[in-house]
Amino acid sequence: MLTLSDIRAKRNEIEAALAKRMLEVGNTLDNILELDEQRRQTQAKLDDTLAESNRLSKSIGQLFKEGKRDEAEALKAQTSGLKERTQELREEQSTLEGSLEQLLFSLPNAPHELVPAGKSDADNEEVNRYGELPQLGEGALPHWELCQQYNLIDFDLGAKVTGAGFPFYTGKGARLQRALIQFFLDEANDAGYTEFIPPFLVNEASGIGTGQLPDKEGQMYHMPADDLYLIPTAEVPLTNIYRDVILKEDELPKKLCGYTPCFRREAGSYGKDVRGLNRLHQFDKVEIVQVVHPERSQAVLDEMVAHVVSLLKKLELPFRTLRLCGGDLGFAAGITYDMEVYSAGQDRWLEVSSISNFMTFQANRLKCRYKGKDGKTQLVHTLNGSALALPRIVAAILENNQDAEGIRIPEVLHRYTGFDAIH
RNA sequence: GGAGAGAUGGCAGAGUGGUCGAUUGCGGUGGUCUUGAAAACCAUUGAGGGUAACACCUCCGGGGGUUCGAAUCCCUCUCUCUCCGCCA
Repeated sequence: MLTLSDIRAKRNEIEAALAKRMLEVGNTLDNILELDEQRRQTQAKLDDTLAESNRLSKSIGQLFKEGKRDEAEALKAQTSGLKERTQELREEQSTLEGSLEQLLFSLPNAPHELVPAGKSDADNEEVNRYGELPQLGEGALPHWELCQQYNLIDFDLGAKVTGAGFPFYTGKGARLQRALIQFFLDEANDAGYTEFIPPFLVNEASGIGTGQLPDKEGQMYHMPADDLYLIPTAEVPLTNIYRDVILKEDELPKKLCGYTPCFRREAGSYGKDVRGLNRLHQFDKVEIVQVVHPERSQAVLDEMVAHVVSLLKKLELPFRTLRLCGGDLGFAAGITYDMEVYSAGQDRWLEVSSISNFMTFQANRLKCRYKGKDGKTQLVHTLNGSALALPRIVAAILENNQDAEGIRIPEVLHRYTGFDAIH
């Protein structure tokens, strides 16, 4: 969430930045400032009352020590009323803090200056494009038909055993999946990211830390018996490693990566968007995460984009890079680049990676800070990106590399798959 | 699942009702000494709120209670460890 100190110091800039999300937050900001003012006044009154009762208590203790019981009893009488007043002020304070927190939780991150204004994906800015769009011959198929034809992925079986959106990968389909995971992890390791295998279930505090809760409650699978959530991305467990942590400045940056399955309820999705591998309830992804010095975060964002670009090039997939407009930006993100690959069998661009700089938004919730050389603690910046999400990569590989003979596997994967084509 | 023990500052570990935000050791930082380093010695070293700066307030796993006063007593939750059971 946005920090109170930023809202106090830069109210107008924040209002203008959030306007790029097509949000009108002037009133909310004023309410926050008003509540904050009240909070501080109440706190001051409470502090005075507590100071008074601390003083009396100390005197009473001293008198008892000196054996002056009568004087002590007399002082005790003076403390009556202080307790009630403390209680009242505490309640008032916690009400104010509750309202304040609710308002702060309701505000998404303020978009970075590079982010264009806009209300939907139609307003996203294409910043880069790479590769030739493949020209497929007659009879080219979408991946879900290729999956069936070559026995790679069984969607019906998944629907039978679990439900729609939970496919079975079989034979070379499963092998290809494992090869891609291995390839992505090796690449991330080469780029200096430390590999983790995190838990796939997280608690509520972690969901709040990275911003999935309370805003997107319905998007995660919840296990009520244990009050745990299935992770929608490795970002949640990986970033929460640094919840309530104060790092030394020279420990930055922290670079981590991890492969996990990801679980998403995807309530409200429908139609051709969810066909085949396009949108699943369970899918595999390798995620990269960085925790960095605030001054470095934009450079690191570029570095992470470059990493993903190199993966797509090695996989020989045509892609484009989009800078998301305000309206398409995720709740916690300050700036996001989406990478889309072209999938020829469907003639569609498919999002395979989303790389974001959250600036202090997550750090503020996580209470992740670093201690500078000057001894001051400041919030870090956090970033993450998919590197990469598997299903749509698989879709594009299958569709783009098909011909009458079968499906060609990109060369870089051969050492992982053990085969160079699917017939 | 059953029984027991525990949770204190970066770590270790004191503290069982009254200047305790907390003894001490290690670690960190700065300094003295040294050609340099080590050792030794000295000083310093938690977080948050609040203030122009002080003052002041809060925090000893979370929440609640008793008391003039709680790290210390009571209730409750969470987590950790040990033993038993079950089990990949």
